[in-house]
Amino acid sequence: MTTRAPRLLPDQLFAEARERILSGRLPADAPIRQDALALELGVSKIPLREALARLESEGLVVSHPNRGFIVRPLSRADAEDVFDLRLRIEPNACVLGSAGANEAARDAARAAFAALDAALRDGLADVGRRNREFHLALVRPSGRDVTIETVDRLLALSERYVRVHLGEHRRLDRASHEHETLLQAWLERRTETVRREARAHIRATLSDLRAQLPEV
Amino acid sequence: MTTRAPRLLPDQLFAEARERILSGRLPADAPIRQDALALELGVSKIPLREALARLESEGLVVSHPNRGFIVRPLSRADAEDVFDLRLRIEPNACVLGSAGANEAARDAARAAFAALDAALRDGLADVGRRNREFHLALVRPSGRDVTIETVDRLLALSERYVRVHLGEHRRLDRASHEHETLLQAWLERRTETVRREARAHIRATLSDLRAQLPEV
DNA sequence: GACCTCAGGATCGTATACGATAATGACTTA
DNA sequence: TAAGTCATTATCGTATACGATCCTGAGGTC
Repeated sequence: MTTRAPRLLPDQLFAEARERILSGRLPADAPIRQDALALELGVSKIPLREALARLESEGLVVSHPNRGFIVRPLSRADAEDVFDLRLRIEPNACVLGSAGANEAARDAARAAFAALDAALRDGLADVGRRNREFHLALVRPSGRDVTIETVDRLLALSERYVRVHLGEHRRLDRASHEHETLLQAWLERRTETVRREARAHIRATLSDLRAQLPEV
Repeated sequence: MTTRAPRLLPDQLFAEARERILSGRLPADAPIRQDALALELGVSKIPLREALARLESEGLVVSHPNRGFIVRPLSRADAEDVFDLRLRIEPNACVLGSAGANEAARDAARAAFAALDAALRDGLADVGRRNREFHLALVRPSGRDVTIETVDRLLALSERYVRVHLGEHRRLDRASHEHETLLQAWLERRTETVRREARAHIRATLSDLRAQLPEV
């Protein structure tokens, strides 16, 4: 490590650990060995622990005193909670984003959709990340920072359930048409359609999830 | 420091720094000197930085690479954002809390109200903290962890505006009757009344705030 | 006189090293 | 044989120390 870009390191580690959790490479309930992970990533524990602290307040890991961090377990109750919150926040946030989007933001939304679509077509591994990027692209132009961060967190939490219980590709293939409809309405600033389609999209995902999780 | 309660230290520091921000002892836009603050608190920088990292993802501080952390500035746009989110989440969360509360939780809610009331009567300094505790006591019995954490964060963010622009005591004195009405309905599980009163309470606070913040 | 350049100082950000705690397995004993 | 106790080991959590970066003010130059 020649020269470390300072203060980007915790952010990088945060992103890396987050992707590992969302992709399942750090499975639920798995303990996180700080020394081993730090060694593997070629850094020390201090910036890693900062990243883990952030992940904890994002709800992706939990910490037990003197027992370290573990990947937050999945539960049906949490899934219902997360999707309920998304339904209360995200449709309106998309509407605000649609209203506030300038041409650059609209291009970004189109690009995010195209990237997600391409990933689905080519069977790439990072469809989940691109799916989050697409949804965030619809919200970002709202300029509402707290809303954006909240949606970001909720998208991350919900993605784990989609991946584990539905399989990203299967679900997102089904969702592709919903995404296209939503994007079109968003680009045309059809307020009520955006709200309705966003709501329907989230509900459809939750419905699929419930069918797969009848137990508990 | 004889023996440090391990892994409680970052949590303590997080709570302490949060209170300092919410109470205004660390004013908005103020840079946070890590060495000085760590020295004053009698700890090193590592646990303090973990606490600051958590505060950043809570939205109370922001970090600039190699320039450290500063207390997040207040803006009218953020205030509107925070209260809009509260309106979308908190009323329903109170309803769920009311439905799920056992006798212990109901006692806790009564106690939190009494503590807030006493603080208002005696002119204590921590009315803000007790106000948050009261509102959280109505939500906690819902058992919805993600919702609880989200409401907790939103309450912290909103309290700064109330304190700075309205003055805690003035606003909370006015709110005392609203709190009592809300608590009664909550205890009696009058679902729609809880929802309506919670919404009205949040709207009233926002309305006061808007009157004080016509500029920008 | 205004702007640029450059030391000096302070602060941040990270790696290394150390003490403390909890999990694991062997051993003893009833 | 099963349960309890103790030592061992691995892991966590924090303090100290060091290098890198950025702000501040003085000096020089156009």
